[in-house]
Amino acid sequence: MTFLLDGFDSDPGDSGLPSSGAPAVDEALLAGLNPQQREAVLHRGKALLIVAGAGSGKTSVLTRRIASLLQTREAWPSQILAITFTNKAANEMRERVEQLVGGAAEGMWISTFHSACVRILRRQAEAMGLKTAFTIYDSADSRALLKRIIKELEVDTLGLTVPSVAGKISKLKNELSDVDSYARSVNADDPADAAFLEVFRRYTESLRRANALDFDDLIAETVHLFRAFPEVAALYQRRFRHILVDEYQDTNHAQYALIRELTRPVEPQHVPADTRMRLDANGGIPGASLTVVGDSDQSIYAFRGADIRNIVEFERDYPEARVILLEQNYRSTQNILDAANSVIASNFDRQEKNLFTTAGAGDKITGFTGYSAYDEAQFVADEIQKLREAGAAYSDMAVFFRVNSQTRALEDILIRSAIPYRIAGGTKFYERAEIKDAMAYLVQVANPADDLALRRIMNTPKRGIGPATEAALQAHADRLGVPLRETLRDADQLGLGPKVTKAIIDLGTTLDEVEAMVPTAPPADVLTELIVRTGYVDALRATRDPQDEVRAENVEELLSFTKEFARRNPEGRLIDFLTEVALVAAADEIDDASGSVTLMTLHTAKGLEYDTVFLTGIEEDLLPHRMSAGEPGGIAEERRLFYVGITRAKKRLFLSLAMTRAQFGDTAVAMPSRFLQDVPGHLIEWRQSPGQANSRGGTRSRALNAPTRQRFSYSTSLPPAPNREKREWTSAVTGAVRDNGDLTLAPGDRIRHTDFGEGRVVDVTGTAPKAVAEVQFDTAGRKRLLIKIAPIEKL
DNA sequence: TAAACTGGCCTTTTT
DNA sequence: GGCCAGTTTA
Repeated sequence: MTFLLDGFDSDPGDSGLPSSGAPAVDEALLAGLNPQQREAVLHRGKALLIVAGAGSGKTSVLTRRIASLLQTREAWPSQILAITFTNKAANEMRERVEQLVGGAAEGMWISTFHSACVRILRRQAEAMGLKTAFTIYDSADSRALLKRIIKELEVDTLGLTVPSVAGKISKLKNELSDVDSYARSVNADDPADAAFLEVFRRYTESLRRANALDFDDLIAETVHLFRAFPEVAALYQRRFRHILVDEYQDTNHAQYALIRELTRPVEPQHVPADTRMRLDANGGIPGASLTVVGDSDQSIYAFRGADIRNIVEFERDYPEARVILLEQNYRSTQNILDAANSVIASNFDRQEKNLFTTAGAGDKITGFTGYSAYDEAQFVADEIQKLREAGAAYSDMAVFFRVNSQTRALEDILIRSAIPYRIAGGTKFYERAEIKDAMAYLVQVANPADDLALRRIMNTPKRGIGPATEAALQAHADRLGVPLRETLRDADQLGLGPKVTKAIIDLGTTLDEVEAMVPTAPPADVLTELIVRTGYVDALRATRDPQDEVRAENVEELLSFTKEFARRNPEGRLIDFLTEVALVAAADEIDDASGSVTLMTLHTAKGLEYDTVFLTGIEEDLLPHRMSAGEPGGIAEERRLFYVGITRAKKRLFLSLAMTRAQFGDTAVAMPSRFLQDVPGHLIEWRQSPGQANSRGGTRSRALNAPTRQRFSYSTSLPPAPNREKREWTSAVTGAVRDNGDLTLAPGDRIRHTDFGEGRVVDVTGTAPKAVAEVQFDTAGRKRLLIKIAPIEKL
């Protein structure tokens, strides 16, 4: 095992690791820091916990801390491991450190938990009985495999559904359980438990045979690797002398254990004789220094195993830990912070913390209640447009929501209003069927053992290899105990029809020949070869379905991604491309220079900031979400989610809700979120409060924050039939669109709009089909409309 | 074997 | 209201 490291197994400078006193750090690195931040940069010792409130400059502190270690030569770059929550955050941190120290940061590991573990596992794959080109299964892949297994075992009758089993397996792996340890704890008499155990066992075996790991395995298997092979662990323990973990409140048990393993002292028997590193009294190497940054008020991932105790109990785990609290906020106005403080204060059992700023009160928070989700979306669109006209950039605005399904109404209205937007995550590019198909081809040639990938592409494009044929091949594979892929060559021995046999042999030959390219060819060439030889894109183009043309273009876009990957990564091989794709997160896709408004879930918003934030759907059953109500701590976590959303805003915050919301096709009455009561009334200016929305501009204005719990009782007076209400609400926006063909408008034209009534065109910009009309409506105000699809007619 | 059709079920959040 | 799975029909 060789590492390309500078100074591996040596201390770079004279200053020993756990030193006391402040290091001689260049003052320029500390410029502009407050005393707490300064201490967080300068403290030296075994363990440091930085409790960083939202917007308290923790990224700045982390980057300067790393820079200071490098600058004083306390550490080589290669001795630093920094863990961030997203790849995007990792890249930004790397850039900022390089700026601070002047480009000498080569060899630093700054990455997510998952990326770091993949790196380790690919190097150490053999020890784990894996091949280095193992496939990483995303959640959809895991679910597809589980579905197959559950069907095979016919255990769906026992209440084992794919999502429930997937969730349970994920939870077990995050607790570092495996099949054997779970088998010991399970009640074998319970048929459902026994069935689950069998599914878990088969799932694990299938992954192993396919030379594949799922997301949770990436962490858990690395921990198992370190525990099973202390000499391997020692390699990394010796290497990483400074470990920094961001968003520590969202680490789960497996991630906690990983950090625990990495910071253990190196046992004397694993210390090389010729080491130049400082040894402890026993002849071992002391454990690495650990810095964690977190804020328990921003813990929002309990559902995926994040354990808030990891941060609460940090001081117990690391008794000599120093704790530094960062409370000064450099992001938001005081009004926004007051709202945030007040919201989070309703969570009991938390460490008291109060954000403050010197930035001044700023604007009040704006509240709005729409009659429907479309109405709410129209409010958002109108405000975005107003801000835009006042000089704000679209890219400085973001719209948050609790669940992805909320995007529908928002998108409809934003499109109709000609406002450019992007959705972070959403229906992800890589989740599209055609992209998964193309990726499955790549995966298959990188990792021929991956049966799941092969099954996906076996009959895509259509080659006449149906389920019966697949079953015959599978049976043959099972008899021989080989991957499905190896049976393709034997197709002529299986007594299948001549046409099918030829199709199978051809596919096998293509895959074999392209596989031979993989070690030397860049990923773009591999993909091109596969597309051309299998005729996948041609087949898409040949169908009558107009959607397929878009799909063909998507595959071509994937091809251009592989080319772009090659530019960034001249030496990158197929497996590196596949790894990168497998580990992209929603937040990684956000392009700050896109000139668009960004739409995302509250979860994706963590760690980001925008001048203007729209928090939509602040309703009961949505925030807090209905599903969270039954879970212990569920409401508290939802409140933290609200808190995270509020604290993303720098200058302007909008809180909006709707009185009715569509679900499963019909409309249900929505009630204002209980969390709105936590926002002091004087901080919000309601453009239309829930009470006003009910009385349709009447005199009865119910202050939302009146000091009674009955304040939302208006909703009980709503008639049960939503359709009738809708007609009464004359100003309710429907979100309707229509195709106006090549309708042209000119200033001065009068039009009628389905939602806004009559108005006069004051301006037209752009050219068809993207022409936009600026319309002054008689009663609904001024709006921008995308002429081609707006529900309008010329009068 | 593939396309067309029908009925059931859903919706948390994500690396 | 839309997606998916299973069934029917060519």
